[in-house]
Amino acid sequence: MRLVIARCSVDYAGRLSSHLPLATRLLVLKNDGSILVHSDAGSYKPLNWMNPPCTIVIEEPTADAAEFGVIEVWRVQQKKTDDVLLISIHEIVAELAHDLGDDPGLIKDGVEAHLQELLAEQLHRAAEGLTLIRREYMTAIGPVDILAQHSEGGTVAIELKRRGEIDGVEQLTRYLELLNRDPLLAPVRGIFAAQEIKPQARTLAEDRGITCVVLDYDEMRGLDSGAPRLF
Amino acid sequence: MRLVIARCSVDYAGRLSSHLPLATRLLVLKNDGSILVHSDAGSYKPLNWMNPPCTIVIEEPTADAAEFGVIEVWRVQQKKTDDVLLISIHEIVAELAHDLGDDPGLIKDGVEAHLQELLAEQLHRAAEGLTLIRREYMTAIGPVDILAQHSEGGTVAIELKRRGEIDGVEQLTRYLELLNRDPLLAPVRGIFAAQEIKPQARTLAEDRGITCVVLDYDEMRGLDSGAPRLF
DNA sequence: AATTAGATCTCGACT
DNA sequence: AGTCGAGGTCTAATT
Repeated sequence: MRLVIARCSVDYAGRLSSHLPLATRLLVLKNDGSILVHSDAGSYKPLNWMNPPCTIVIEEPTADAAEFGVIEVWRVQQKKTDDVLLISIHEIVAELAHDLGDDPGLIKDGVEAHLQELLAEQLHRAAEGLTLIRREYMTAIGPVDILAQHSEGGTVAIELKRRGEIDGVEQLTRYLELLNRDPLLAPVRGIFAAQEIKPQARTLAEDRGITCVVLDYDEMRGLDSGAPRLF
Repeated sequence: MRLVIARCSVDYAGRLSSHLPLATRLLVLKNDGSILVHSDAGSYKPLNWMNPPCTIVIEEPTADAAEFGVIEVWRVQQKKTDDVLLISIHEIVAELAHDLGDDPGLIKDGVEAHLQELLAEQLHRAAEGLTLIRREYMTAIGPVDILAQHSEGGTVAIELKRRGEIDGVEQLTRYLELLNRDPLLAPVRGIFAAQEIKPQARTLAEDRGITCVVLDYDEMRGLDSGAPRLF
């Protein structure tokens, strides 16, 4: 990895065109050839970047550019597409290089898969009288998150999202249409469960007779783990 | 901005929990207090990070941690939520600090808004015989990208995406249902236009009688640019 | 401030 | 290799 702090302007041409006026920025050159252009504020997204695989070629500036103070042009070319990033270096302020080696990678915990697992164990949070048939119940158009038997007859299909938006309701609607053609399952009711449900999604769901349920992840996890976690 | 290359392990607790085992990584400390943890590969997304506003406190390691070789613990605390990032420093390998100053920011060109503008001027690319009624035609459930009059009677609603996927077809379907109830507009045909249309989206669209059109952005921009036209 | 739709989305899983 | 769904999504525009 090579870190360069430089006064530069940047132009990108590819799926869109963009331009960064002259300013002092951090350039991160990773070992796989990729490059990031960061400013001193804003969050983790760079101002500009190039994804691997790509190649960096250092060019002489044109006469015009040299008159504007450009001392080098870095041409970063994507290998698969014709995306290109041109970095016009006016001054290199500081530099630091070091080989980091491979990274063992991130270990995650606590996303939708976990929520699904918890809800399958705590079906009363979706509705009373449910018994699990199975999670990820396969259909021709994809898996239904949770399918359950209702004690008063019929089946319930649950679509689970962390954040419930309109496309989740559309998805559940498609499943319900399909499942209701199966005489072994029909009638199939729908439940749309999420940690947060957007108003538009709720309106559409209820308009179609789908029940909306807001889930409290901490509460569900609390019942599950017994002990509070350190980290 | 402060750049630190360090052997460290990282723990995050917030909307999820995650852990990064001990390895050498780049730590970027921005002026607004935010921090990024990068490895030497992968694209622009950091392995871990904290968004501003947040505060960094340097703590002494616990006795246990010190035995594992931790010399410092950086506690990065989000100010608004209770997200927290703990960086256990084992060794600082290299360091570089520099004040970058404000960034003038990115200038973009060529995203969906521009594509919509171009298509409104070049409706023949969607179908023959169309006259623009208006862009962003408001309905109760949101704006239709382009509404046009057909010379042989009836109306055409165009949904425009950079990448055409299923939810775009669903969106257009909802608009068509609604618009077709308006006797002044009916019959309303749908056109799904995008720079790229996914096979599933195409299948669903055509199944519903919606025409799919793939747009060539460069070609459309070329006609628009002021260069002399052939016809 | 809250909400919504787009993103050079990125990233992982699965076919 | 392509597709699909989720994201600590992020981000900008609009209400």
